[in-house]
Amino acid sequence: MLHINKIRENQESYLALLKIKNIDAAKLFSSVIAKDDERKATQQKADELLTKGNQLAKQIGELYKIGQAAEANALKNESSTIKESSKALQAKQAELEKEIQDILVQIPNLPHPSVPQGKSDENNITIKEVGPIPTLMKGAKPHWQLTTDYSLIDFELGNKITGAGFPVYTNRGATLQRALINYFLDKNINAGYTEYLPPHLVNEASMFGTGQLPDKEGQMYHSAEDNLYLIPTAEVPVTNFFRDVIVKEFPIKCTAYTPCFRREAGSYGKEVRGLNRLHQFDKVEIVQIQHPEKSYETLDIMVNHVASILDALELPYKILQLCGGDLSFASALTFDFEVYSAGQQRWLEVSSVSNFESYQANRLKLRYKDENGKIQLCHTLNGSALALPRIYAALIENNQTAEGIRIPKALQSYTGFDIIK
RNA sequence: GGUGAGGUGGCCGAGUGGCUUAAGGCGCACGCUUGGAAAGCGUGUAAACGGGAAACCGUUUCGGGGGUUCGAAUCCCUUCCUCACCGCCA
Repeated sequence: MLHINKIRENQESYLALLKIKNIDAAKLFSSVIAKDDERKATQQKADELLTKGNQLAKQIGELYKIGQAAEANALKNESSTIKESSKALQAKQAELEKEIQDILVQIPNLPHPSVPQGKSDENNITIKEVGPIPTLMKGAKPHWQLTTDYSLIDFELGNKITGAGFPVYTNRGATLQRALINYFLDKNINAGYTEYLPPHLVNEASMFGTGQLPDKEGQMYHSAEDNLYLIPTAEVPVTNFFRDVIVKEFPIKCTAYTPCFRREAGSYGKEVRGLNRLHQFDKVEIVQIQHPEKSYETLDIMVNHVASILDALELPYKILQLCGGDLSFASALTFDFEVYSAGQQRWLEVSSVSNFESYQANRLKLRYKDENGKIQLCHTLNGSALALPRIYAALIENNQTAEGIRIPKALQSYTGFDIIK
């Protein structure tokens, strides 16, 4: 959420930046500022009345104390009238605040000035490409075939007990999954992140804090009876640890493995085949809370960290800078990672590393005290390091040989085997 | 699920309608003291919004919401959460 006062001060430049995201916010800005003007005027009137009311109450108390009940009673009427009108004003103020809030949550974060204009993912810019693209043997298969042939994943069994998009990992397939989770966590811990294992259900306030509510209501699984939501990413519980917190030291670095639950309403076709898109999947997330002056430096460090994991796994990948049109609502700058999955000859998104600047922090009330003792908003960043299913798909597709599926060196101590036959 | 006790500034904790502008303690910061430190003494120590160049002032906030009252941390209703014991259970 953008801050209303910042919008006031920087209207023109903000409008120009939002154009990069293909958003024309001129009307929203003018209406939100008008409402805010009204809010201020209302508050001033209400405050005046309340001051008077407080003074009267005090006077009445003092009159009673010295036994002048008649004089005290005479003041009660006035006090009651003031009470009524101040209540009305406070109600109006609350209503205006809600209206302002409702507008502000509709305005996306400003993109970083370096973000290229663009309509869709076709306009993203490839920053780096790391090869080589593997040449597979004749008759190479996509992962959904391999997982069946080698008994790694039972999609049918998942269909039976839950439904499509809920695979059951079996035997060495399950071991490989577990190995990847541990490998990613260890990599992150070695890079200075603190590991957390958070709850997988969160309350409504947390979903508001990171912005899943109100706009993505339909994308999440919801337990109505307890009003709890299944998390779509570890970002939600972990970032919300710091809701309403005034942090003392930077940076804060967290990593967490969680399953992620997404309804993915409206997805279909080859996009969802096999492991490409699931309703439940595993992911290891990294989150940082940083001082505003250091957040872009940190973003680079996080991008390099994710790249180093892919290097170690010997996967071909490319790093993309998202254009305005593809940038998420809350993000100012995002780098996506895609790995090449040779069996289906496709690039698959496996990580998205973003700087949200103060956008989430404003919602979360996540702040620090600057050198002058003034309260300021922190910057938040997060990224996947990494999302499992597509890494899994690329790993087994790219490493398939006539003898079996080879496990990259870095993972062997985690799996306990170097080939799946 | 049942019964009971609670939720008060960063923390502990007092507070049964006006003397609370939330006591007292701990912690933290600054100062005095000291060769230096500790102790001691003193001062200060929340956030949001509004007004103001600033100093500062006003309003709101004692889990959340609503009510009674001229006046609520305190009384009433409601809701959430925590703890203890019991029941069930990995």
